[in-house]
Amino acid sequence: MFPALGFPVNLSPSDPNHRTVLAEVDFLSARNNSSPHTNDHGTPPKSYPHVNTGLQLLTANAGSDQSTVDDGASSEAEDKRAKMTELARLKEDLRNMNAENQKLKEMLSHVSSNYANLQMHLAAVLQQQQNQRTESTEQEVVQGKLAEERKHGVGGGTVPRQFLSLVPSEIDDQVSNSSSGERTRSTTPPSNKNDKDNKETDDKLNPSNPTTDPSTSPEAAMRKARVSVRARSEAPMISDGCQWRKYGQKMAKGNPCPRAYYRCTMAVGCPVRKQVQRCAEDRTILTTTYEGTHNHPLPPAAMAMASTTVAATSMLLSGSMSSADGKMNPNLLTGAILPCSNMATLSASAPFPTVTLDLTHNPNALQQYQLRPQTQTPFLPSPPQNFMSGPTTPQLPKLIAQVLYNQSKFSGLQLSQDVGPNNSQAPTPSLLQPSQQVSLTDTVSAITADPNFPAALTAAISSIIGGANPNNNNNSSNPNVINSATINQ
DNA sequence: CGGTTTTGACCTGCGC
DNA sequence: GCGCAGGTCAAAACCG
Repeated sequence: MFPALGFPVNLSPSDPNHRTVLAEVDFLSARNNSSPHTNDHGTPPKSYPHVNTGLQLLTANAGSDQSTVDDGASSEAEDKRAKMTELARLKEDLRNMNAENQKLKEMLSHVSSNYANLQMHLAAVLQQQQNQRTESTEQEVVQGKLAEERKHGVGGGTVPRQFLSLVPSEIDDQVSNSSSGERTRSTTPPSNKNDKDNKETDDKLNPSNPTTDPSTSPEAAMRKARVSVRARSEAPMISDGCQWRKYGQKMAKGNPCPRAYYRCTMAVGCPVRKQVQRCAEDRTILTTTYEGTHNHPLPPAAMAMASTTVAATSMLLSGSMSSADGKMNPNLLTGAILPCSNMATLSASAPFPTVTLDLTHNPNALQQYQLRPQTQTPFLPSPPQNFMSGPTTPQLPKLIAQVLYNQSKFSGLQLSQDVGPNNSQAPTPSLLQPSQQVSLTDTVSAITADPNFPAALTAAISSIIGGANPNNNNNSSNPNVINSATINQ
């Protein structure tokens, strides 16, 4: 049940959406605990007074002694009738609740699938835009050269061979091929050989092609930019909702623990990979590094990391675009390290720009989580599930998005405001109108200004951290890391 | 039997 | 050019 909503929502703990709803509702609860509750539609919640009165009645009845034995048979019959009517009403209410519960479940799954579709669509649009940008740049270069040669009276047939050999359709092909193989992989079965071949072909075709340079190609950056998550876990690998296949293991220099390489196997050709390695200093800390963007719909449980990776890579992209020379600006990025938190850091150190999320400490959040929901929600799994394994993970991108959003504000990165905590969609290079951005900013500010927001946020994130770090309840190295990371704007 | 893991070989980029 | 380290491949082994 969700007291905050005023009506029960019976999602089974095994339901992938169960914990998500718990955290969401908890957040709403925290936001609204001093005011009348509203449901998702902003309408007043339905209450079921009969349920309470009925339960009280039954309870009272169960606890009653034999004092009523002396009453007459007629009053007993009346009592029975009243109870029967009450029972009937209770049953009716129960039916209503079940129906509503069912509707809510359907809504939830609908929203989840919509979210997945939107995410895919966003990725596609972004890629398309980037391709168009690259294409137009190439065409401008070609036209510029031609114009220049005409101006200098160079004969009509002396176009450099490079351009001669590239009719527009070929330029198109080259542009699309050079987009890091992700497009190729998304439409054709995966072949790393082909990937390699494509890359080689591109390089041979045009060695100076900027789109093949990982440092300048946004697509390449999208693939190369990484999100690293540090979390305490005894398990060999954190479960993040995706299916992975191990394709390699290596001993890395300076670390006695081997590094394992995994590839996403949820869809054929998904380019997402991850590396898992234990920290040399503290082997309970597991570092998982994600790279790439999923090219397929994700289950709710896997949404978190996907969104986070997209968010991070998009931000890194934005950072690279915001620099004058179009290259990644290390100063800008390294300067973007959270001014108010040590939870997330941005590193532009070679070879790949990486966002590192350190979830190895935050005992307060965990304690809050363990105290509050367990007393309120009988359905709450206890202890929390493994890190990233539960459907609570959609909370993570919200948190991270907020962190990234804060970073973008401090670093001057062009990060779309839809990364705010109210929207777990991946951020995009700013596509919104200024007015939209302002309103989103207001929304974000309003939400984060809410005094209950830190508690709700810490509860949500700690539900994620909890499973990964069953032993860190008393690890109080940094008690307010999330609060400071997300609230101080 | 199909999917996953293991593991040695190979490829690539980088610094010297 | 060479060596090193990181990353990937792919055949064999393993497993349910």
